[in-house]
Amino acid sequence: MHNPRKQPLQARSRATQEAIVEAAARILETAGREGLTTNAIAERAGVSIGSLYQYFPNKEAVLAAVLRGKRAELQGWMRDAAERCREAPPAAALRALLEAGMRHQFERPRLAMEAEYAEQHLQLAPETAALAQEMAQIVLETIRRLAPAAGPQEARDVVAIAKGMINAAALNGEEGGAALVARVERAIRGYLRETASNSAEIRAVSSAAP
Amino acid sequence: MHNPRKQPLQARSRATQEAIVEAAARILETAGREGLTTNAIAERAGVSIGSLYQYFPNKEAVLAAVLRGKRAELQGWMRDAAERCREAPPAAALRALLEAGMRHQFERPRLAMEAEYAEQHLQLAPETAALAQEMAQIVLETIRRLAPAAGPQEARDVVAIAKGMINAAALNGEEGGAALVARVERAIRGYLRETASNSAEIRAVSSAAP
DNA sequence: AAAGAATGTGAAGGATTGCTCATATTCGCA
DNA sequence: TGCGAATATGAGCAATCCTTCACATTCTTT
Repeated sequence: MHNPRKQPLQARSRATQEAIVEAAARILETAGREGLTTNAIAERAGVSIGSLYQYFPNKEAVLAAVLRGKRAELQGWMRDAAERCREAPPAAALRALLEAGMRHQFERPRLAMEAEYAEQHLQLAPETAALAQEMAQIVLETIRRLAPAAGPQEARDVVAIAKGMINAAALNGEEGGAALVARVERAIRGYLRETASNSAEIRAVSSAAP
Repeated sequence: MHNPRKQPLQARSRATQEAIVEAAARILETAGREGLTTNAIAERAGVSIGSLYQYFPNKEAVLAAVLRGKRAELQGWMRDAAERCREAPPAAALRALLEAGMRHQFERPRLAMEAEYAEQHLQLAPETAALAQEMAQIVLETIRRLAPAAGPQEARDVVAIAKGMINAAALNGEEGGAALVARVERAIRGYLRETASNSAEIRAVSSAAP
C-alpha cells in the first residue's frame, strides 16, 4: 500500500486551485452533494479532469478544501468581531458575533447547509470540533460580561440557540436582516437572565441544606 | 413517456414492505445517504432486488417512505402530548412537547439527522412544510398560555430554539436526559419573557407617539 | 532555437449503481 | 393433485462515476 509518487499537489498555480474549489462550491449549492462529480467540477472550473487530479488526490480532497475554506471564513469573521468589540459594550459585542454568524449562513445559504452536512461524513471531525471549541470560547468571554455566572455549558447553549434560529430562518427563505438579529438577541438575553436567576436559586437551595 | 403497466405496488405483504423501509433506515443511520444503494437495502431486508421493485417504483420512493415514517412518528407524539396536556399546567404542557421532540431526535440520532437533510432534497417540501406548520400551531397554543402576547413568529422561534439545542446536544454525543430538557425550558421561558417585555416596550413607545 | 521539465489533456479502464425481465418458485383453489 | 395466478429471484444491461496514463502542449533555461 506504499505510495511513493505524487509529491506535487502543492506548488502549481494557486489561481487554478482556487478555481477548482470555487467550482466545487458552486456545484454544491446548485446541485447538492450528489451532483458534485469530478467531471462537473473540472468542466465548471474550465480545467480538464486530468488537471484536477494534479491539484487534488481525489474528489474528497476537493470537498475537504471547500469545507476548510468555509470554516476558515467563519473563524476569521468571528475573531475579527471579537477583537473589534473587546472594549465595546457587551450588547454590541454580542451583536457583532451574531452578525458574523448570520453573514456566514446567509451569504450562500445552500452552500452553508451542504457544508455542515458534509462535514459529518468526512474525517474532519477534529477540525470541526476545534472550531466549535474556539467559537464557544469567544462567545463565553462575551456573555460573561452580560452574565458573570455563565460557564462553558451556557456558551454552547447560546451558540446552539443562535445556530438553530438562524438556520430555521435561512430554511424558511427569510432574509437575514436586523429583525432576525433582534430576535436572536432577545432569545439569548432571555436565556442568560433565566439561567442566572436559576443558578442563584440553586445556590440558595444548596447553601440552605445542612 | 406513457407508462401504463405497474399498478400493484399496493397490496402485497405489508410485513415485507416494512422490512424494506426499516432496512433502508438502518443503512441510512450506519452508512449515510451515499451508502443507501438498492442492493444494500434488498440484502439487508432479506429480499431480492427484484422484489424490492415490486414494492417500490424506485429508490427515491423507499427513502420517501422512511422519511414519511419518521415524520408521522414525530407528528403522533406531538399530538399525543398536546392532547394529553390540554388542561395541565402550561409549564408541564411545554415540557411534554419538548420530550416528544427529544425522543424523536435521541432514539435514533443519526437517522433523524440524515432524514432532516434528505427531506430538503426530495420533493416532500409541501409535506415537510405542513408538519412544520402543525408543530408551530401546537406550540403556539401552548406558549400562549405562558405568554399571551405570543404570535406565530414566536412559535416558530421557540421551535427553532428547541431544535437547535437538541440538535447540538445530539451531535455532541450528550445524552438527552432531564438536564437537557431543563436547559431548553429555561431558554424558552427566557425568550418568552424577554419578548413579552419587548412588545410591551414597543406598545408603550408607539402609543406615546403623536 | 532547442531541449528538457512542468503542466495540461481526454480517451478509456475498472468499478458501481439503479433498474428490468425472463425465469423459477410459491400460493390459492377446485 | 393439479393448474393458473401471484410473487420472488438474480443475472445482466445501460448509464455513471472516479481515476489513470500515454500523449500533447506550454514554459524555462541555456
